Amino acid sequence: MASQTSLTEDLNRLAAARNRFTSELAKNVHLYNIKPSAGRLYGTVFFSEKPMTLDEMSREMEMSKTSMSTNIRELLQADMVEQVWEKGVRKDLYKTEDDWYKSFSNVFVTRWSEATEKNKKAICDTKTMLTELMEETEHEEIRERIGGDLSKLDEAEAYYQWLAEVVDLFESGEIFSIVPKKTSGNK
Amino acid sequence: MASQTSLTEDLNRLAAARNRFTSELAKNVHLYNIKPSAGRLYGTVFFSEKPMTLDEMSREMEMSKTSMSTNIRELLQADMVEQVWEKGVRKDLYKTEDDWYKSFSNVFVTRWSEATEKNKKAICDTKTMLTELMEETEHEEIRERIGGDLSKLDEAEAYYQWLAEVVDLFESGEIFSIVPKKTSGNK
DNA sequence: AAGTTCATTCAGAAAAAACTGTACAAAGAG
DNA sequence: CTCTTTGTACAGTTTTTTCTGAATGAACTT
Repeated sequence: MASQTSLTEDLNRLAAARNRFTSELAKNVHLYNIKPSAGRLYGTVFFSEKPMTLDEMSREMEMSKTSMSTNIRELLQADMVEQVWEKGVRKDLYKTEDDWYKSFSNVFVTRWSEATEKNKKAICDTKTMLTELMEETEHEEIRERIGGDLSKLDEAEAYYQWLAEVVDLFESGEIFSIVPKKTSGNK
Repeated sequence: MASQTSLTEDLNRLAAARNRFTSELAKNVHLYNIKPSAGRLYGTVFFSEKPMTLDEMSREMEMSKTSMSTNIRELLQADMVEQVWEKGVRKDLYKTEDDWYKSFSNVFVTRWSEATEKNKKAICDTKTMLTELMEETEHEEIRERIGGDLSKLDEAEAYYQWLAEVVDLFESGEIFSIVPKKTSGNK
C-alpha cells in the first residue's frame, strides 16, 4: 500500500519545525557572546540524529567548510559542543552537550565572570589613577571632580562586587538549591 | 604662588583615568545587548558633574549629534539614563541613574526575560509543528526522528523554564535577600 | 614514498553595522 | 507671523564583521 503523504514533503515539514527553533536560538545567543551563525550551527548539530562531520554541517547549512571549522571551534571553547570518536571514522565528529544546564550555564558563567572581573579591575585602576592625581594636583577644581568621581565609582564597585558573588552562585551550582532544576516531562 | 602642576596636564590625567573605566565598560556592555558606543556614552554622562545636553555629549565624544540622539535613546529605553528638567533650559538634559543595581539589574532582566520568553515560545511552536507532523505522516523514519526531537526539546524547555524562574528572582528583587546588596565603602 | 583525505590559515570579497551630514519638523522667541 | 533653536529621519559613506575559496600542511593509506 502506497503512502498517502509524500516523503520529501514530510522531510520539509520536519526541517521547517527544526528551523523555527534554531532561528530563534540564533537570534538570542549573542547574550552569551556567541554569533548568530554559530547559534544556527548549534541548532543543526543539536537536531542531528548522530554526531556530525564538518562536511555534513557544511552541506546541511549550505555554508563553507571554513565557516564550520571556525564556528565549531567557538562552540567547542564555550563547551556547548564536544568532539566524539567513532572507530573507523577519520573525520572529526561533533555532538552537542545534551545537558542544557551544563552547556548554557557554563558559557553564561564564563562570559559574565570574565566581564565582571575586567570591570572590577578597571574600576580599581581608575581609582588608583585618580587617587594619585588627587595627591599630586594643586588645583582645587580638579580635586573636587576627583572626589565626585571616586564616590560614583564606589557605587559601581559595590555593584560589581555583588555581581561577582551572583556569578559565583552559578559557578558553584548553589543556584540549583535555590531554583531547582526542572526535570523534563516525559523522561 | 604659582601652581606647580599644569592645569591642562592634570585635566588630561583626569580624562585618562575616566577613560580607563569607560573603555572597559564599553567592551562589556554587549552582554546587556547594548552597543559599545552607547556604553562609552554612558561612561561620559556618568562622569559628568551635571546633566548633559546632546551637544555637550557630541563635543565631549567627538561624534555626531545624530549618534548621540540614537545612543541616548537606546540607554533611555534600557533605563540606564534619565531625562531631567532644568528651568530655563530648552535643550534636553540627561543624567545616568545613580543606582547601579537599578540600572544594570533592570536592563539585564529586561533583555534576558525577552530572550527567554522568545525561546520558550519557539520551543512550544516547534513541538506543535512536530506533533502535528507526527500525527499526519505515515513514514516510520520520520516518526522516529520526531520522537528524538521531542525528547531533546523537552530537555531544552526544562532549562528555559528554569532560566525564566532565575530571571524572576532578579525581577522580583528576591535575589537581594540571597546575595545582599553591598553598601559602598565611603558613603 | 606517493597519493589521499582532512582541517585550518589567510587574503580578499561580501554583508552588516555604525556613523555622519543634510534636510525637515516641532517648539519657542521676538 | 517670522526667525531661531533643537531633536530626529533618512540616505549615503565608512568601518567592522562575517564569509569564502585557494593554498598549506598534517595525518593516514597503500
